[in-house]
Amino acid sequence: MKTHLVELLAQALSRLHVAGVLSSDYREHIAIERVREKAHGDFACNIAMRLAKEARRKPRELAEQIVANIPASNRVASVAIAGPGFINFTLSATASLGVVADILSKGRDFGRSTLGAGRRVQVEFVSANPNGPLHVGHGRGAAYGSVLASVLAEVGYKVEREYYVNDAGRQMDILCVSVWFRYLELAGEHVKFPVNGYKGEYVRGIAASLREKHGDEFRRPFADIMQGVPADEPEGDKDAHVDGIIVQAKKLLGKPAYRSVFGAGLHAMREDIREDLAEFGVNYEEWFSELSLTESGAVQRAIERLQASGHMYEKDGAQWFRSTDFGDEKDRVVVRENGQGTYFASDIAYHMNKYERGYDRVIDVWGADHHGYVPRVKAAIQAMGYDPAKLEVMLVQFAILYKGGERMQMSTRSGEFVTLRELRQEVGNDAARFFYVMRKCEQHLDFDLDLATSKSSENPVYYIQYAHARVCSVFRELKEKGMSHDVARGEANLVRLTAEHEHTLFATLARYPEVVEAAATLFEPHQIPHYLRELANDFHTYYNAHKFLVEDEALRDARLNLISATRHVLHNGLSVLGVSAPEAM
RNA sequence: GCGCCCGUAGCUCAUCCGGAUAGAGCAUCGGCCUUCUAAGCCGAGGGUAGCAGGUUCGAGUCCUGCCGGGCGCGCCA
Repeated sequence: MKTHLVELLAQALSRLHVAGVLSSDYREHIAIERVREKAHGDFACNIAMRLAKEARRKPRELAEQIVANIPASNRVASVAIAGPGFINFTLSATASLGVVADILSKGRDFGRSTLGAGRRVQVEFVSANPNGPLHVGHGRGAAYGSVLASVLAEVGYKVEREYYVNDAGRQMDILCVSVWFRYLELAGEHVKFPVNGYKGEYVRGIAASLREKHGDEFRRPFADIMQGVPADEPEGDKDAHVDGIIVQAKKLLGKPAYRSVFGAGLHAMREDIREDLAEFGVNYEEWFSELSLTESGAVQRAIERLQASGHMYEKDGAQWFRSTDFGDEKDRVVVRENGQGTYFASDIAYHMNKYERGYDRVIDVWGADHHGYVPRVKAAIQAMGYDPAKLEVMLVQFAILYKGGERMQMSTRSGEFVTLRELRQEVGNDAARFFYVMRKCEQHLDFDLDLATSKSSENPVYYIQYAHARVCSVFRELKEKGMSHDVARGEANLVRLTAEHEHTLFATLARYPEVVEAAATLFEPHQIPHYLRELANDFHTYYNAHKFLVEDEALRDARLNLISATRHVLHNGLSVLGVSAPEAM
């Protein structure tokens, strides 16, 4: 509809251009927006005010000239000039009623479009280190990323979801020795657990199954392990201490055994995360291993490409990438003094890999604490000769948990976090997803556990689900009363739906495709829940004001068409959010 | 100190890449079930959009400064 109005205005402007009133046709300046106030019609355009100065006319005067040149259309009932120079359009009955037939024939496809034109887009999200269960902070990234991916798929992109598994690096070694120490405890060793180790209960679980499977195979005397290991806090340094333990573990266990313990930790955590997310309705096409980048030589290749680009140099025995050449605030180490690649080196290789896979767009969803990382990654991409604009990094702000009015601290290390799993069990998947996605990603999210876990009716998701269930209930009642729904007769009688509530519902239904499109283009999934709330509100209001199952068959069928269309849109929207649409509540 | 994000009703948030009288939910107060599910509806109160400038026909939205909150500034990941 919007494009149709743009077309009409474009023709008017073009005529004024020919007539010499305007120096150009200004086609690309035409913006159509939905009108907030019903008295102003359905759509509005501000073009007259924007071009007033250029045309040296008063806005309203120019608006009159534009309106006089708009060609007739059977979809427009009237065009009016209002306020400082808005051009307001009111749709004809056929145009505004047409949406219902459109929805009923398209069903689940209503709201889908070909905007993305089958272009390939990758969405990488969550990608939390597999050294502990996902907590509520990760849940937000999971919900945001998966709904963003769905929304992009709705508008015709070919979407691939990916989880980057950080299965290399020091944090994983720390998980490994944490598991090992818990294992040693079970084996009867008297160990002093490192301050810097992972203290969560899940570590004990992994250790238990490790011992079940391998018996005492990995047992070593605790005194031997501590040989030459620097003291832990409070006397010593906790980082040096745990690093010392890692060295000892590799030495005393030997490479194959170390890999077994390491692998047990990694595998258990990765599968736990995969299962957790799957239960949350979040699934991936690809779980991409960081370690594989080293093993395949991709890291080496990426470094060579940077060297060939002339943006690498050596300093203090390390290899540096001159990211400042591309606007970063300081240069970054890629290869450490000890010859080991940094995390950044892997990430360069990873993004090189993404570009090599030939996506048209690449979206990274990161926690906001990684924002300082964006310039260096973009710099590396540019240095390798790729277009950095293809990569869009969405930063998701923290979710702050409140319980009893107090802020809760989250720390994987201390093991005192609230897990995503716990949250899901408390509030349910539907409410959790909905709650997370309701806020735009750059907004801090206050997650009040008391509110979310108390009376479930306080959750906005039920309001929308209830609207869906209510429509279903009406149709059950229809059957109960031995009546039937003649869709064709309903279609023929839509003109009888002249009530205020019905007009509102028609207009809101027609907006759905625009909302999906906006959510996809702006990467703002939160627009969907807000829209659905509005739609549910329009429906509930209508429900309370009018009876649907009336004696007048023609009117009844028309109303059933309208609420059936409403049900479809509620269902489509909830489906995009990954929230269920129950038929009864 | 520098950089990024945020500041809108008592609380939690919207406001469609500058538009018309800034809207919802929760909370508070008052109404509506003999009628398709009251997990609902109707109504009321509640606002200097952090503060001060600037750009514009028009600013919650864009720019500058200040104030307040969060996050970051490793040869950690």
